[in-house]
Amino acid sequence: MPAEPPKALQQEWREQLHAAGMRVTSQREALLASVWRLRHATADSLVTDLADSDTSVNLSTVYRGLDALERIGLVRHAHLGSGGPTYHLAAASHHLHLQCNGCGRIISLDVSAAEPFADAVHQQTGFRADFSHAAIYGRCAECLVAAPADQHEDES
Amino acid sequence: MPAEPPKALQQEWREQLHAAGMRVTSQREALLASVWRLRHATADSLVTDLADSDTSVNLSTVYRGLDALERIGLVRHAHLGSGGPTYHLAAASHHLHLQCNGCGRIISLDVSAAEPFADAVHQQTGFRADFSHAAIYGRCAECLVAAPADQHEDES
DNA sequence: TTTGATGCAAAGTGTTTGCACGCGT
DNA sequence: ACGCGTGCAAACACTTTGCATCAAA
Repeated sequence: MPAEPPKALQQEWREQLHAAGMRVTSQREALLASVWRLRHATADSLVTDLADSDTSVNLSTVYRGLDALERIGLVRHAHLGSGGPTYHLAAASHHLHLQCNGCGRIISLDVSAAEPFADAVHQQTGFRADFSHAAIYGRCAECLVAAPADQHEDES
Repeated sequence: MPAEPPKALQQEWREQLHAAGMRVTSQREALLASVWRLRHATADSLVTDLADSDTSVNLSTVYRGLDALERIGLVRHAHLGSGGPTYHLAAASHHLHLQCNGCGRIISLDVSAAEPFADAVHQQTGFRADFSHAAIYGRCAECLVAAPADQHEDES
């Protein structure tokens, strides 16, 4: 039996949907709840999660729903690993992802850690970087110990 | 009529293939030359480029070839934008990619610019980042001027 | 000659689209 | 009642795989 998001949060979602002139459907509510539950949700993981709870939602609806929710700023996606994009609530989006090529684990880090770098890039190029959007690849501490030199065991 | 890589470089490629115990085929040579020419090559762009020159190479061969060449460290891939991965010579891989959400342009930057940040991340988390592997998203100077606030016109 | 590499076609994976129906408004 | 949102199936883009053939060693 899956956990439920706080009522206040659900209410907020409804309001934002409404404010954007979009319909509040059971599928969209379930979708948001599921994105809230799975903190890094792929389209497939959402379908599975929703099938496990009561409301099953069609895969195309998931894609269209995520697209719509992203357009109105409720969710955001990031590119982690090679599988499709992963979605999360926009409110929880201020972290960047370090993905390990060795074990695949994802380490979250507050974007503030990247601010000095972002500022340097901005000064040099005029480019304003958004680090929360894509994962940064590398090797975590453990995998560095296990295989410091080997870089060829994955398919990110 | 496409440009040709320096003979010395081609020779190096042959030697590396040989050293890795792999066969030096015309397809692999053509593939490397094409990756050299198109500096950020996708599988499709390679097939097209190769078809335009004399040697046409099958798409599956391109995939298998890139995979093999990557395994022995001659080429590397990076994830730029939403299309498939893009390949480049490993020797030319020491730059990171800033991709603009607005106009799609890719700005290259030497990885050394990210070293202070990489070191900070390493100290905080033990994670050793490889910035050349995935693009960093954001907005270039021009697009910041054109639409400073709007973040929703693309599909990265 | 031996076996890795290639071409072709078919299958796999992840995402998008056309259309008719149903439900939120 | 109107029209957006949904389910379904088919299309799509990209990548992988099985198998017979070919050519590098």
